[in-house]
Amino acid sequence: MNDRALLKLRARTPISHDEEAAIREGIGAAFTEAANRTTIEMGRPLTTCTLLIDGMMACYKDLSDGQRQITQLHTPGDIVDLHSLTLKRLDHNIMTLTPCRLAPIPHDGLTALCERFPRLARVLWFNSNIDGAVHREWELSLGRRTAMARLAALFCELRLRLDLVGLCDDLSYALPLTQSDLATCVGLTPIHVNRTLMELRRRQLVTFKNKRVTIQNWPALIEVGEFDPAYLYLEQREI
Amino acid sequence: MNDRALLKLRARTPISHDEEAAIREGIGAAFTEAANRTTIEMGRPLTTCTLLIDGMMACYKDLSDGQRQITQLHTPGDIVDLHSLTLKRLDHNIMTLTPCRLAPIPHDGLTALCERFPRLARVLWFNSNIDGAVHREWELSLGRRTAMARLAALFCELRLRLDLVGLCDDLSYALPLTQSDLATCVGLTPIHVNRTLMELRRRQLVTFKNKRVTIQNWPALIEVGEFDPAYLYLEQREI
DNA sequence: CGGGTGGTTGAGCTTTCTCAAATAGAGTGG
DNA sequence: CCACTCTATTTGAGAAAGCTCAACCACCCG
Repeated sequence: MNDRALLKLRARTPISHDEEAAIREGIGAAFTEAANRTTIEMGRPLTTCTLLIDGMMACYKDLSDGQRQITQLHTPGDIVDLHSLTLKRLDHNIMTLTPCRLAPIPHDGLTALCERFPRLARVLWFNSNIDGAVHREWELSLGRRTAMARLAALFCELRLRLDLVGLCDDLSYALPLTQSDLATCVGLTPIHVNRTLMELRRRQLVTFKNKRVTIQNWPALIEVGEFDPAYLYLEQREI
Repeated sequence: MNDRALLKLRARTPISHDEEAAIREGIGAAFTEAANRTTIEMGRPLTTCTLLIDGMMACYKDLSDGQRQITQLHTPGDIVDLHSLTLKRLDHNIMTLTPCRLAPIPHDGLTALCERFPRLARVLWFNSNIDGAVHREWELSLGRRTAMARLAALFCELRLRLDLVGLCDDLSYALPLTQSDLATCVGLTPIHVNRTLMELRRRQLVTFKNKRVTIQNWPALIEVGEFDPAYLYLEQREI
């Protein structure tokens, strides 16, 4: 359930049982959302955050001619709009890419939690700063990496992030997206993504087939994507 | 001095005199840094944040072939590495683009400040979330906007951000960067930036000459860049 | 006056895009 | 189990945005 959120927090920083209990208390009843639904709209005032329990979501912005850029992918255990706690309204949309299981976390409770456990406030702030780090890495991809490197780096990132919440089976993980979804992430055309995926397959680096990514040559994939996991801050730490 | 930082904070949210005094207390002695110096290196453990008092700085990441992407521009009044408070080491470098006046803000004092004034903690968190919003807008630029639109959007953003701290004279502001610096921001070649700037000039939208941006047609510039200031969260608010 | 940086120009080339269509698969109703 | 749809993937060919390389020019500053 929402255990993935705890898994994700604990991967980086210890969480006491009191803190865990307080967090759980703040989470509302889970509900289901169909795929391809924009559940959180840009600009709308928010009074709750949303925890993604299961499924995949994306933050995105559109241009007037319909072009779309996904700015961030969310995996289970993410509070997809944690920043709404301070921003109150978002500068982007958030949609489900697959059927999703979600749970609300009211702002009130979260704010109270932060005052009662200042350490948890730092943990949450830390987590939204990691989102920032991922944004920066994506800026590097979008601005400077080749199509090939963008996809390689994305597959590397997702492997580590999914592994964090127990959703990666060594070198293979479920990725329930279409090639078009990937294109929207990496700032390319679906057609070009298709050709690049074929090339990655041909070079025996990764396969993306039947909604599943299988990494065939991890060191080579890292090399092609110039992937450095430091930006994911995966190591255990005090805070 | 560091009054620009207060200006910036107060533009979005009220700050009491007690809070202001506490903030000022935490700021160390200002010092000077030459242009084009990487003052904060990726990965190095940090125990202070850095306030940019005067000048311009940039966060950037490099690829192995020397290609560079600036992920964020910093203007006076920004705490350029506020996220280091929780991250402890950064996932990117930070350099001066011009000669800069800087001041350290030790982490210890800042953490104490946040516990003493939980409201200030939220204000700071809010500000790092705005950095995230700017990252998202840049991802949209890098992923989907044309060269022309990228530059137009950047000039719009900088106008509003500089205006916030009193560094914009109506439709004109100092921007002490080279065309190459701009190229590093928008993910293009200096040569292509040069040609695009010429086109913006020809169309009488903006001029960038002698390190100064002069906007000649604000509505048209907004239109070309598809600029929507919402992501800068410029309105006054409670927090 | 000379050297250095930053801006401008030209020509040819690459990566990626566009448009159009064919193929493959998954799910549905009969 | 088959025909039918719908979506997702694959293929091809031509076009365009932006890149590379190589100069050249215009300052600015000592």
